[in-house]
Amino acid sequence: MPAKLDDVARLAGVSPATVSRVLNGNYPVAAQTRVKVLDALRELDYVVNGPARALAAATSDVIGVIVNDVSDPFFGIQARGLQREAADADLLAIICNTAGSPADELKYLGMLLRQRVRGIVLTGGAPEDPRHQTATARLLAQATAAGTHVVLCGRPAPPGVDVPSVSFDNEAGARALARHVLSLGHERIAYVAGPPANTTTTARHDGFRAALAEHGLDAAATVHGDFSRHSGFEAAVGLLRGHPGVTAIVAANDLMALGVVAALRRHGVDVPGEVSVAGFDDLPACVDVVPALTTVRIPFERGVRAAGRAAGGRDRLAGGWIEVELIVRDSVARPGRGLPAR
Amino acid sequence: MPAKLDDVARLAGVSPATVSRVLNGNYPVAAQTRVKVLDALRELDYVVNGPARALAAATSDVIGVIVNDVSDPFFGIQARGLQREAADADLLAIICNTAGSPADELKYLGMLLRQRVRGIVLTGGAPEDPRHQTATARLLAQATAAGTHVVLCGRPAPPGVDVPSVSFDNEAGARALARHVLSLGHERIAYVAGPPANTTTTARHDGFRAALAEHGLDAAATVHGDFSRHSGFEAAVGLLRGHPGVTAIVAANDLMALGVVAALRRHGVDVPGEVSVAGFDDLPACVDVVPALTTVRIPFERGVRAAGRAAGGRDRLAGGWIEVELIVRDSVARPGRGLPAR
DNA sequence: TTGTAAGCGTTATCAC
DNA sequence: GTGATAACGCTTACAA
Repeated sequence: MPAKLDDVARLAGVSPATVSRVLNGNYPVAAQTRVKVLDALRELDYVVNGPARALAAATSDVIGVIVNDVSDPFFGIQARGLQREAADADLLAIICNTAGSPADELKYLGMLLRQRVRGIVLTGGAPEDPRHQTATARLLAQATAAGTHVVLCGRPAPPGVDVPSVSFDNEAGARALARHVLSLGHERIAYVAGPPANTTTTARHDGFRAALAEHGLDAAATVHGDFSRHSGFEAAVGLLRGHPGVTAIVAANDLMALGVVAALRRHGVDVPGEVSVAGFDDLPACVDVVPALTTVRIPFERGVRAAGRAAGGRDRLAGGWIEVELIVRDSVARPGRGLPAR
Repeated sequence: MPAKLDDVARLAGVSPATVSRVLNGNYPVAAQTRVKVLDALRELDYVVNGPARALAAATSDVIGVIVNDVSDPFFGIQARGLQREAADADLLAIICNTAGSPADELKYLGMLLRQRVRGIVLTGGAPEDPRHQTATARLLAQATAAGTHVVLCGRPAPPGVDVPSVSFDNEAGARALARHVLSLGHERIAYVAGPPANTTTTARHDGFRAALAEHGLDAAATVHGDFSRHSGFEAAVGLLRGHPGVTAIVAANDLMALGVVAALRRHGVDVPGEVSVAGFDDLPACVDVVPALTTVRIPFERGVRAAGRAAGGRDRLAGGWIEVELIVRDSVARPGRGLPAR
């Protein structure tokens, strides 16, 4: 239905090739023919057919971004940065939400492959299941073999695949955070971990445990959530009815920490007077809570932009580490009376 | 580089047409040839070439979503719902952030048009500039003429274009909220509006003013933000140095309300003891703030899903209104001492 | 500087 | 059931 190159060519009295050339500006065109063509283009409201161009030129104007959940600010912010960087290169960004499902991750990788996207940014912690890893590795290898620029953001490359990765130092961050909590004198500390078998979960958990081990301590309790606010709430409810005396709860991310704070408040436990709470990520919401959340910031602005450029094929990306930063606010204080006996 | 239909056909000893048929399952194929083909497909790690298919079949596997900012939970949640609905139909979702810029909106519409996406969901308030409206109208008309399913979400259709629209009753919500504030006895109420010349801004502002008018009142002050937290903060700072005695601040959305609360807290003004604050949208963060934010909820779950299905071409959407709901929490109380004289 | 024509990898219409 | 063979709308040598 819409006008095509031939229509424009006919109206302008030139060949389709010429129209293509003024469109792409990659070949010299006489000034006067150019204006004729331009007029015809406008006259017909011509819009390039992307798929046709992609097929002929073997290159697409789209990059793919895979995240856990765009509505989680942690990923939403990354998605926005990636999309913006894509737009700067006149590319569009397909965004996929896996909701943490390894199967969805593979499914979306496949869908992006068949769109022949120019690049793929895979964000968030990776499932640790070896079968999933090899499956991912295969797809990523296939992608790079096809000339797709693959970039990892916040996860290590699966063994055997050589793709650049922007990594966050989760372990160091968790260690710094735990040390901060310990330095205030806490000894009975509970940990709300992320979903099992996930690289981010493991890195943060390891850092936490390492810090405790330095003091000859172990977690007073460990419970797994799924990084959602709701799961943090549930986790805290669980701790409330089984772990009296816990004076601090460290969550693997801010969303869960927010859930913890809400649960404690609901049960009349004062934060940080009775129990201290800490998170990870430094979401914008951290400063709006009372008490403001002590957490770890991942300044990924620059890294995300570099990832976006690399996915668009504008830069080679060597990959690298993003150092994280302990953010001390008000939700962690000296040990209080701890979780009440129920 | 990747295997194509011909390669598979050759390996399976059949014609490309047959391979295409087993791939699409839209024509009968003998059981045994089917398995030969399936084997060959697997053997070669075949992946359909999306652009080629889109060109030949004149239909794409992608929908486009235009939002203000995915990292704003209000849009992030909508984006997630739309993407999810797309995925259910085996479609991918391109997500575009306009950051409220009308020019970007047009730019992205154009880019989506040339991708020949199957559908487009345009979310958020629309710029009221007539020139922009006619420009939008043209593009939307072009899209529907090309068979693209256009759906509006949270904005009215520009004059002259007949596309379904899922609308939120912003005006009624704002009126209900303002009435609630008034009912507690407030008389000096400031309003933090959204960006000028935007349909959402206008609808909410109108509702607010209508309620005040019912009491023969007018806003004690009106200042415009851009729906961001930061702009809310700035707005409150402005009010603090020029409008003593204001006992309530109503913001056009939650993000700005959060900024207002933060600014008041920073200046030692107690909420709601001295000044009441209200928002709009009912973001998840509303319950984490202290005091929990009184606001208006837009239960758009269902509407967003319907919009997603319509964009994917699975349903015709008649369009309709989503009723909003006043959510009374703790940030609005009886009038206190008001903003201090500086 | 411009035109001709051969692809690009599918789908779809015919025949067989 | 299956195989040729045109499209689909564009890019890009290759000629002119």
